Amino acid sequence: MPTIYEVAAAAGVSPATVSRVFNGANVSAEKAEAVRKAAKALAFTPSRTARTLRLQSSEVIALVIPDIENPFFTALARGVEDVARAAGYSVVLCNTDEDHEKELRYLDIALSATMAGVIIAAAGGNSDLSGLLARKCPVVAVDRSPHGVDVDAVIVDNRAGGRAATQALVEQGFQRIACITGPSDVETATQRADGWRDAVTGGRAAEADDRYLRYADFRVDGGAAAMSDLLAMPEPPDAVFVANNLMSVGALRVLSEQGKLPPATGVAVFGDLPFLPLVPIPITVVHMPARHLGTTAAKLLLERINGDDQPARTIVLRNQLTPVG
Amino acid sequence: MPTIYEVAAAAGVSPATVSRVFNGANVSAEKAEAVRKAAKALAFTPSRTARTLRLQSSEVIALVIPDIENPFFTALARGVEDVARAAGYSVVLCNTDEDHEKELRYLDIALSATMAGVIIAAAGGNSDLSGLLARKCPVVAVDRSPHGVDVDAVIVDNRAGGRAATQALVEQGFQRIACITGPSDVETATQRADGWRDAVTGGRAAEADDRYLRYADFRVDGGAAAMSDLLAMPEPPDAVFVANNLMSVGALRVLSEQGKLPPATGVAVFGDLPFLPLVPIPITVVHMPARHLGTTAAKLLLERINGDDQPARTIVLRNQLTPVG
DNA sequence: ACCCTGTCAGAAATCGATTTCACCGTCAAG
DNA sequence: CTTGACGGTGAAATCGATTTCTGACAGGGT
Repeated sequence: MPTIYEVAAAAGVSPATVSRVFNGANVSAEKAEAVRKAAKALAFTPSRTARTLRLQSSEVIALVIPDIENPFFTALARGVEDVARAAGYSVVLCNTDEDHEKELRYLDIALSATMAGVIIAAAGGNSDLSGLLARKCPVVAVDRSPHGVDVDAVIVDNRAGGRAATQALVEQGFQRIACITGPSDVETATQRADGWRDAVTGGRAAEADDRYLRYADFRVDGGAAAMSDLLAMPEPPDAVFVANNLMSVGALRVLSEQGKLPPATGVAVFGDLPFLPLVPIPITVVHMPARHLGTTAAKLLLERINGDDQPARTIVLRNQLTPVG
Repeated sequence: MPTIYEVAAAAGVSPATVSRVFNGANVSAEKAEAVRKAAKALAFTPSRTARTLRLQSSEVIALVIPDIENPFFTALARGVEDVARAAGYSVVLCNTDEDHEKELRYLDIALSATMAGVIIAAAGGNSDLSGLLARKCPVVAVDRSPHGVDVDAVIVDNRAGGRAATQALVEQGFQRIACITGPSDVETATQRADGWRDAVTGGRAAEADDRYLRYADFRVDGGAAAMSDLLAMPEPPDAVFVANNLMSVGALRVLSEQGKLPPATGVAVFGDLPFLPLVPIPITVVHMPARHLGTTAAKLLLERINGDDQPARTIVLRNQLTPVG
C-alpha cells in the first residue's frame, strides 16, 4: 500500500499538498496534475483507517439486524443501502441472530470504529444502546423500537395489523382463531398478539382465549412446532393468525402434512413471503413495507449525521391487508 | 470516547502499561488491577481505528455477494459468519447487486480499511481482484471463481448438477426440455447450461436445441419472463431446467398462471428454495450446500490469514439430487 | 513606497493504540 | 563480588492522512 508520503515524494511536493489535491483545496494546476499522475502510477488509495482516525468519523453506517435469513430484513437492508450509497455512505450488515451478546459486540465495533451511524432492529428485550447514545453516535431504530431509550424509530402499527388480519379471519366465519407469535420479549411479537386479542374478543371482555396463543421464535421450525401443538389440542383451532412470515412457512407446512391447508383452515399472516405465492392458497397477508422501512430509516439517520438534533421522532408506516391466492 | 491516555492518567501509569494490560503482556498485579478499575470507571473501549492503523490489519473480514435477497447467499453468509466469529473475526456483508462498480468500491474499502481478508462471490464477468492480490490481501472465491485469477475457490460442480437435473427430466419421459439459466457472463450460469446441453443431447451430437435455452438474470422476474417466452413458442417445451432458485419461483408462478404446474410440466431446479416446499409440487431439486460453501470458504480464508501460502486450491463440494413433493 | 488581501505550499502537530528501546531492580549462576 | 538474565516500566517513535500555522509571493489600492 503506497502512502501519501510516497506520492508526495514522487510528485515532488509535500504530503499536505497531496492531501489537498484529494480533498479539493487550493492547489496550483501543475502540482495537482503531478500529484494525480504520481498517484495513478503508484495505484495510491488513501488509507481509510488513517483518515478515520484523524477525522474521528467514517462514511460507513452499520445496519444491525436479528436474522439475515429472513427476507423481510434483507429487503429492509436493500432500502437502507439504496439511500445510503446515494449519499456516499457504505453499509455494513451485522447479523445478531437475536443474540444480545452478538448485538453488543457489533455495537461496540460500530463505536470503536467510529462509524457514522447505526440503524438497528433490536434483538429481543432490552438492547443496550447506552454506549452509542453516551457518545452521541446517531442511532435509528427500525421495525422494533428498543425498550426505554428515546431514539428515532421507524415502525409499523403492529397491533392494528394483527387486529386487521385476525378480523379478516373472523369475517370469514372462523370460530376458534389461534395465534402464533414471536418471542415474548420482542415488542413486535407481543403487539401483534395484542391485535389478535383485540379482534378475537371483539367488543366483549377477553375470555380465556390465550389457550390458543403460542409464543414461538419467529422462525420456520418454531412456527411448525407451534402449529403442531395447536392441532394436537382437544378442540383444535379452525384458523390461525401467524405473526411473521417465516413462521407461516412452518405452519403451512404442518397444515399441508395434515391435509388441512386453506381453505379448510383459515390462515392470516403478518408479513410477506416473497417466495410463497406460487400456488393459489387462499390466505390473508398483512403487507410489510420492508424496503420503505429501510429507506425511511436511512433518511432519518442521514439527517442526524448531518447534525439535525431535534427531539426523537417515531414514524409509523402503514401496512396493507391483502388477500392472496 | 476515553482514550488510553486518560485511562493511564487515572490509573497513575503510562499508556504503554495500559496497552500491555489489554494485550496480556507482563504487568504487575497491582498496576494491572488499577488499570482495569480505571478502564471500567471510564467505560474505556480501545479505538479499533487506531489499533488497525498501528497494526496494519484488523479482525474484520469482508463477504462480498451479488444478491443479498437470495436465500442461497444469506445461508452462505451464515456459514461464513459461524466460522469467522468462532475464530474471533467479525464479518461485514457487502451486497454488489451484480454490479461491477459497486463490487470494486467494496473491494477498495476492504483494502483501504486493511481488512483481514475477503470472501467473494464475484459479480458477473471479470472481477478485478488485482488490487487485493497485489497487496497480498487474502482472498477466497466462493460459488463463482473469478475469471483468470488464481485464488482459492470453493465451488460446486455446476455442469454435473445441471446434467443430473436435466437427466432426471429425461428419465421422466419429457421430450422437449428447455433451460432457463443466468447471465451469460456468469460462470455458474453457463456451466449449468452446459450440463443441460450434455443431458438433452445425450450421446448424440448437439442439435439446434438452443432454441430452448434462455439467458435470464438469476432473479424472480427474469425467470418468469423467460418462462412466458418459452411457453409462447410454437412448439413449447414440456419441461424446464431452471438454473437457480429465484428464477424457479418466477417460472413456477407463470406455470401456475397458465395451469401447467408439475406434473403437467417437468421442472428441475438448481438450488434450494427454503420457503418453497409448502405444497406437494413434484419437482426435482439439485441441493446446494450453501452453508457448507460458506464455512469451507471461511476456513480456507482463515488459513491464509494465518500465513498459509501454499498454491491456490479449488474445493468442489458435492450437491445432491433430491426429488421434492 | 507601503500595506493589505489572497493564493499557494511546506513543516509540524494531531488522532489513539502498539512497540521498540532504554533503564532499573532483583536474583541466580559462576 | 561480578556478570547476566529477566520482569517491570516509561519515553518516544510509529502507523497514514488531515489541518493548523506560518511564510513566501503576487497584485491592487492609497
